[in-house]
Amino acid sequence: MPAPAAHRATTEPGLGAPAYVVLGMISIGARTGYEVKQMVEQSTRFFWTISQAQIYPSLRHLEQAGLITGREDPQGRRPRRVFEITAAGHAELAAWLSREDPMPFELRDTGMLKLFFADTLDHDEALALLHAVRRRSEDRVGLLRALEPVARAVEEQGYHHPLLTLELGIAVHQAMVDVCAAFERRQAAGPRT
Amino acid sequence: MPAPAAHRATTEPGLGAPAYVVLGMISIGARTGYEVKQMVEQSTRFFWTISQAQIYPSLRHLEQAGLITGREDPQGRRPRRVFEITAAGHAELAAWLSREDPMPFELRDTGMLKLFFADTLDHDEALALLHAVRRRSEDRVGLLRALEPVARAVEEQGYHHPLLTLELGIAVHQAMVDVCAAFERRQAAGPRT
DNA sequence: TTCGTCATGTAAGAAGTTACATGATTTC
DNA sequence: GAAATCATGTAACTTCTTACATGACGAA
Repeated sequence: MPAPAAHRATTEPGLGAPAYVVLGMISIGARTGYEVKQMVEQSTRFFWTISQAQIYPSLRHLEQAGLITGREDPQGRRPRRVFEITAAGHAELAAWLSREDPMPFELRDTGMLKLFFADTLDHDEALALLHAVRRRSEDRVGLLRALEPVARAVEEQGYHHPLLTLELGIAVHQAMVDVCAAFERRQAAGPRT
Repeated sequence: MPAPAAHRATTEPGLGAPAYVVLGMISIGARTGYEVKQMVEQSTRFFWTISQAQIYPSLRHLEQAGLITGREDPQGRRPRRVFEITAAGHAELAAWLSREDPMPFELRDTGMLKLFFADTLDHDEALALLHAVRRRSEDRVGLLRALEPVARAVEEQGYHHPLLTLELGIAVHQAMVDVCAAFERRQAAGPRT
């Protein structure tokens, strides 16, 4: 066991959230970096993205920390590393999930940003923008609803929370649709003041 | 006028969204970099943050582009630059607001991320996490509701859209509260399956 | 005279993305 | 035999934040 490096204290306080995404995906069955990326694209992408370039370094880091174990498992002549979560990995994931820390909610929405400044536009242009923002959320609701069957199938397997996060996404965008629609009616009705 | 640089074509297609935040804030009355930052903290912060370090370089850039004009206006011996939007600036802002481009909606939510993996937890721990996420959105709803009087006052001044974006934020978090509460009831009732 | 606010500025670094590079295997 | 998918890797870059630095002014 290596001697503890006292000066490293500040870099130690747990992994970053991206590493927990990778750890979590391995814990629910992703075996390769490629599969981690695929699962992210199908699920957490709507509230947490990571790029492929982050995944492979992250896997190495998690393995060095003893939270996952990898072994070579080439398919024919194509190289491949398959990973499994370790007991320490499960413990670390559970600790993170149960830890009562801030859980930042970060939103960066160009649509809302544009709407905020829409009073500088003509009435018609502002209405068009509002309509575009509503449509965007409607499209997103449609996209997410299309994923519901998959999430329900996953639920049958005993994983209930992916469906919950999907419903959260749907509800969030539906709420935006509703507020936009109400405001559109008001604006279309009374262009004055 | 400088000779056009052909190789710069890729860096030219409009300002980034952060620059439009600054331009927009100037257009609705912010006069100094300091005031831009303050207004962002009171309003767009919930769907678009920028740090102070971005603002001053951005102001210089907008001025060079002729979208705002600045003049020295020291208060006593304290240096200060006050800015105003130009006709070109108004045109550029309006063009951006009306431009039909993608309007990315980016969400990065640690709460939803944790929930996604909550099936790896015990029933009680998962419930506690769910409860924590609900509380977080309830707090956010409370915080945003406290801003409503300000937004209503602003509306009296003829700026209707800041209130709209505030209502959007409230609705989004209220939707999350509702979905969490419904799921909590289901989970608390039937711990089985 | 001390604290909070007004006001500007930047250097250093963290974090994350894009884009490229490589090549095997499977499917059409 | 072409195209899509599987699979890994990384260099370069952009973007943004943190933290520091400076100092005047106003109120207590």
